[in-house]
Amino acid sequence: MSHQKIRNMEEFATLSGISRPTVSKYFNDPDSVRPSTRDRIEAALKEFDYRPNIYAINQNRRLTKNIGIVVPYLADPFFAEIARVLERRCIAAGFTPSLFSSHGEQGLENAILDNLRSLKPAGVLLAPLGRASDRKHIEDFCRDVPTILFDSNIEGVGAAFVGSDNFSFVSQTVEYLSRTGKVPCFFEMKDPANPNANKRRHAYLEMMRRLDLEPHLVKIDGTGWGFEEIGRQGALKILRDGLLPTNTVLCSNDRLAIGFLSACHELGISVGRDEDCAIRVASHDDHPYSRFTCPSLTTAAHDYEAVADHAVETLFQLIEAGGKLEKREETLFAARLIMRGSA
Amino acid sequence: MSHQKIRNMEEFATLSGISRPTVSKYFNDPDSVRPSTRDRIEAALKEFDYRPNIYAINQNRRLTKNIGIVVPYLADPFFAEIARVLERRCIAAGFTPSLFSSHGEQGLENAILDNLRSLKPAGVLLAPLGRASDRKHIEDFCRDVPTILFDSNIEGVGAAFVGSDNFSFVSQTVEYLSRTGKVPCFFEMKDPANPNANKRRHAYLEMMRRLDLEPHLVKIDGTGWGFEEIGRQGALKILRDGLLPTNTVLCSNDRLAIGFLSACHELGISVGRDEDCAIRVASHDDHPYSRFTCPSLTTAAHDYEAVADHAVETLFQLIEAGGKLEKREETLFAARLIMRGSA
DNA sequence: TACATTTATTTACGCGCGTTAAATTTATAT
DNA sequence: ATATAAATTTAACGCGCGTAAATAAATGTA
Repeated sequence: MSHQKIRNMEEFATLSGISRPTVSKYFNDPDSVRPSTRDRIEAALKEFDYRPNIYAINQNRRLTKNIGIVVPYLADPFFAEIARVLERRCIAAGFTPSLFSSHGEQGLENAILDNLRSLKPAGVLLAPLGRASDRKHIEDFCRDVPTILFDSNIEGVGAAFVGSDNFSFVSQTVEYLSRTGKVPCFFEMKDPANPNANKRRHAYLEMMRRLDLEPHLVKIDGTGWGFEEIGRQGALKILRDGLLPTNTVLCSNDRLAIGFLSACHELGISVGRDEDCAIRVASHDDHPYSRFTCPSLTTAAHDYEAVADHAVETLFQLIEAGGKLEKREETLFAARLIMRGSA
Repeated sequence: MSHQKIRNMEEFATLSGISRPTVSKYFNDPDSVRPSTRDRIEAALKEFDYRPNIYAINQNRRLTKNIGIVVPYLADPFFAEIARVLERRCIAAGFTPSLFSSHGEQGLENAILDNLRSLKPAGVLLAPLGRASDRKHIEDFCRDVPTILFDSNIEGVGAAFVGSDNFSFVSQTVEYLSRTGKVPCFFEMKDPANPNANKRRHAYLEMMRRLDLEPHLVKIDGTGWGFEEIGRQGALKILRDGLLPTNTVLCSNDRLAIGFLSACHELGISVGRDEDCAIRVASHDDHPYSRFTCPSLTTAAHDYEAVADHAVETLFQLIEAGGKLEKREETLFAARLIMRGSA
């Protein structure tokens, strides 16, 4: 490879013996030029190592090939995992994804959306903070930029929503727990940031009603995104004070459950489905670490792939449709019960 | 706020009553214009909601205000956390960070660096895959783009390296373990991807030599970045076959330890520092989840903040120096021993 | 061979902003 | 009030590429 530095497309075009507009056309879509010219360009590409200036491209294109991906908290492996899958899909479709984390802060979420505006993305996949979100700010953003919401819904905002069916999660765990042992109580934060938490509580109450069982909500204090610590502190308090209404605990999500298990161990309380265990603990999400807790966590798993696939597919439709869909659809995917040692 | 759409800086300049070059100067550095004009611009800014086109800016600036941050595996909360801190520092300094994860794949790492090139970043903070990295590719990249390596070193590559002092980690854990109980064996992957793993093994051997104790290396199979599962499988095998040379296990890193603890629980082996426990387990990194394992994990903690601060500081120096530093310095930060329940 | 069709070239303009040099205005000091 | 320094304005060019229109060349078809 000749290590001659090439300044611009003009120069590269000259060196490859093709006119600049044709070269430009090639970079837009290699299949739009005749195979013989394509070969000549690609031969030159091998020799001279030139890449078009991405800023000049995006300045002139009315629509960029950028896609923004925003998650509320990237340090949570759940979001890291789903972001990973989303990135892959976008790249495979010829887009350039940019990943952002709101780190649980409304100010940052707003700032990210502001920045995203100037990136002129073809579309955005947004998992909002939820209750902590600045609804108006997000609405404004969605008006200007084609956006699909995922994971956590904000009614009426964005062109579509793709997420998990919280009722499916809770109905399976409740059904399983009440069939195989004592009635489950529902362990959750008093003031959950994520709207899914509310849906799960309602689902729990509804399921208990259907099964004609008495519901017990165990609400703990805490704010922010340090769910494990919140769960641990809450569990310590509840367990020490003997306030647990039954011996079966259904946590709103796995991160709380991880904290709960930690508290149980600290207090010497045995957890598991065996006869000699004091408590059963189950949960929802199938967090990447839930198989490594002690005991491993019985939980209801998201269909990561399905959610990611459908979110990306919907975004592509939205982009092709020019930024508007006929109807705002909400697509929910069912959970899969995963039985492990904890319940 | 008037919702008049503004096309470009020319238009905004007219509306604010200031000339375009002065407005341009303002956006480059608000302090470079007289306070009175600054006020007028900011007043107009409030009224008209204009933001300069980021692509046009970056096309014309010889150097952008972008900073690339690349980590090997974002689904690992350790990297998610350090990336978060790095992002913050960059934003505070007026830069625009872009975060990328190599997802443990050489191909992706190379592709990210290629893309980063066209982003024309002022600088890059790169935590390479390590042994899985394409050394030549990274060398080429570092020749063209001011780059600081962190977390895992590649000798001679990049303008500087900032990381943790592996000897400090291991010396503290080995000293503590051997002082308070039986001799520790060293539990690690046979073929570790991360060069820190090798440094830790050497540190273990050296420490054992100094203390005049017999070293025991326990090497397990496995490849990739699913360390918890690798640790679990390895531990199951070792424990079932009774191949553990002592009752004290020092894991190379926390993720392996999480797997080890999971295996112990599965086999009904009690872990902890108490007399009646069968095994003690300690480790290195202070992974965000290590306080929630059962029992909580005794470990040596990174000084996240110090590493992040120094990496960013060094990068800024590098950028100001025009991309070259006099000497390639390697800065290592000491660990802090955190005693918890497991050892 | 003649014609129609597809593809490439030439020429030229525009995108939004950085930047510079000279002219002009404004602020500060004497 | 005057000299000097500092900031702003005016005018103009360039960055690297998208894109459009007119023209030329290559390819396909009968």
